[in-house]
Amino acid sequence: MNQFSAAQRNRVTMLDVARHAGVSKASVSRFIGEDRALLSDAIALRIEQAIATLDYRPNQMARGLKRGRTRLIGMLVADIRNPYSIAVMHGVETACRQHGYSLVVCNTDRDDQQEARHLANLRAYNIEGLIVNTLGHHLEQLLELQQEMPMVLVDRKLDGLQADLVGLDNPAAVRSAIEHLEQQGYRDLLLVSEPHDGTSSRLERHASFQAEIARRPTLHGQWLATGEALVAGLQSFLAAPGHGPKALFCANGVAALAATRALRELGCPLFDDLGLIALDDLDWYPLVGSGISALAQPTEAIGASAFECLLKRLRGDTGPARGVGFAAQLIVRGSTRSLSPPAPGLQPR
Amino acid sequence: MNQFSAAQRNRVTMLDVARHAGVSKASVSRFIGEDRALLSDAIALRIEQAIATLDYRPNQMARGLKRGRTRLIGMLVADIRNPYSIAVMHGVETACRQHGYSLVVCNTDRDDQQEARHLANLRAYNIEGLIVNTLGHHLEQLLELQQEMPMVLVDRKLDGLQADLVGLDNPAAVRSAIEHLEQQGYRDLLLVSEPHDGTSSRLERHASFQAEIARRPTLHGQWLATGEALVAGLQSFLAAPGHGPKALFCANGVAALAATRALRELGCPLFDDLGLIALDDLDWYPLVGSGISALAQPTEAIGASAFECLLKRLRGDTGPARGVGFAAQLIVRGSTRSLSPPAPGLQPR
DNA sequence: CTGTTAGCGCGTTCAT
DNA sequence: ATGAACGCGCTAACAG
Repeated sequence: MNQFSAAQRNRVTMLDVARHAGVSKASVSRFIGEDRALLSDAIALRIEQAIATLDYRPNQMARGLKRGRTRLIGMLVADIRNPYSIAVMHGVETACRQHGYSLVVCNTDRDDQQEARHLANLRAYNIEGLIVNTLGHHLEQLLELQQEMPMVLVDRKLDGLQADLVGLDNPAAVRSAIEHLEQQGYRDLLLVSEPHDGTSSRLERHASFQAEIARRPTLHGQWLATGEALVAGLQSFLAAPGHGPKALFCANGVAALAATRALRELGCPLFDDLGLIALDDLDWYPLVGSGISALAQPTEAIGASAFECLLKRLRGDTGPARGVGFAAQLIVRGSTRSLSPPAPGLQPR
Repeated sequence: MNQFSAAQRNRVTMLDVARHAGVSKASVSRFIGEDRALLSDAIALRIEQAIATLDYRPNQMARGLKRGRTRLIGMLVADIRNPYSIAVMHGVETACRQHGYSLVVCNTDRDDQQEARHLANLRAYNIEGLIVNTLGHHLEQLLELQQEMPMVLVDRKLDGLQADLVGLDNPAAVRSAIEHLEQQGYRDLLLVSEPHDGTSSRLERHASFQAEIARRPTLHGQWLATGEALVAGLQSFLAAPGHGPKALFCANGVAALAATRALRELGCPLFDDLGLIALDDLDWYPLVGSGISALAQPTEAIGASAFECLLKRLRGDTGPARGVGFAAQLIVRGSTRSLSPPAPGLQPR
């Protein structure tokens, strides 16, 4: 082998500490664990010193093996390059750390095979709970896993899987977007989103969009998916006579990127008379054209909430599956002020 | 406890498989491991079937405990919300998976305390190797860890830590940026970067910038850090008489974001006569003004290369520390074409 | 309060 | 080619 396998074996173990302190392994174990109260001060002190001088670190693998508790949480992410996923993951990780858990993140790259392999792996590592933010094909595997550990879904619910769900309150978010567009004077709206692919949040946003349009007689609405046909679709939307001032509603950050790209390709000025509002607030929104208005998701809170759901379940809560829907925050920039004359002396940011 | 602790104990174990197949645990172990060749076909088949019908999954914790090999790689990341880190991490993860390893990512949020806690944790989980992309305070901890496992640095080297380094060839990248700016007719350059904070890559880029300027009599160069003074600094740079056409060189994506923001605040048109080129290529660069020219880093390759370095060491390579420097790819957009008249019929993208 | 004992699930000598 | 027995590092019974 190499120089490291030796080092691996030379690591200081509980027995070393016990011998150094002149006590039994059990006492050291009690000191490490929750039972520290059951130790005499004298022994506790000796153990503490032994640990310090030897720089002892309990082996989590061994602890996990014995107790069935690994202090490991798994997270399945569909696309780690999506800023939303990153932000949520950051929230989860922070919460994990605060409660002594570590997070193992598995990126599936939207690939079903990788999802399967990751699920198998996570099980092999005895994680205690799972946070899922994927399309969740492989339902059987997920259901099996759910027998063994609590599970919470983020952003997207999965058919046939009854579990806690944490995400945005999509109907409310869409309503405030439409409301804002209507107030700003836009009448002809186009929803741009990624192909639904059975993603519940995308479907919900689409349905809510249609419902809001139906409820408001002054508004008209259409739908367009990102992909090959996006540029052409946008072009015909822009060219059509229409029912009044036009605006896009991008259902998430990826759609916003694609739509803005397409608008530039078409030579459409950003945003002189076309309005645009996007779900998710990315750091570059202020920089494009006169700035892109956004509905920001409280991603940090969503992540933290997902972990807390898990923690409750780990602590024994067996109540029915819950759902947590967070509110989005409206951030107005230039892209939805094209119809109102700019306030004097104020630069759009 | 709850409903899950029972499930935890009911998981099918190697003994279950052995009994079901009518063989000993040892044979099952051989089947699982590399020694499958030493088994008779008959027994191998029975074991295979038993594993399939029972849906047996070896417990990685126990394997790790016994063999000292956990198949776990750790990665320490300074800021998980930095797109560069994400991209590299994605490359690392892909490479890990291809070789049967799993990746545990630890985000330090640029916080030294968190770095320390993460390092302790990673050790406790018996990871086999570590990829480091932080400022690496806590040098002693890192040095100790290096006794136990191989380590490879990404993007930034650490004083006093001798380890493989994978990253960009900074001098070459800076040279091609300066060269490009010079060719396009810019003469008065401003380097914008985050405060150095001892980050080797930032220092290298700064030094290379100064060297390139010194080497070219037609060029003049200054330096500005992001932060409070950025807007004011930019303003005076723009207002000064100068030595010819002006351009910014942003040393990474974060600096590009900050600089562009500041330019907007100053009401500077993007990019009518001011040039700009940025290291890192972010997906929104094409959308800002006439598009931001970039030097793209091969992040996927950097990540993969980092893992492969680790793997070599794990396989026993004890050669001296190596360094791998990748080349950046120049991507020209509108922000460095402000001085050349646009080709007729071509839209800047 | 403390030490002894017996496993957790697995890999690895030894025998055979 | 296969099985029995031991131990990885630790926790949880049980004694005392």
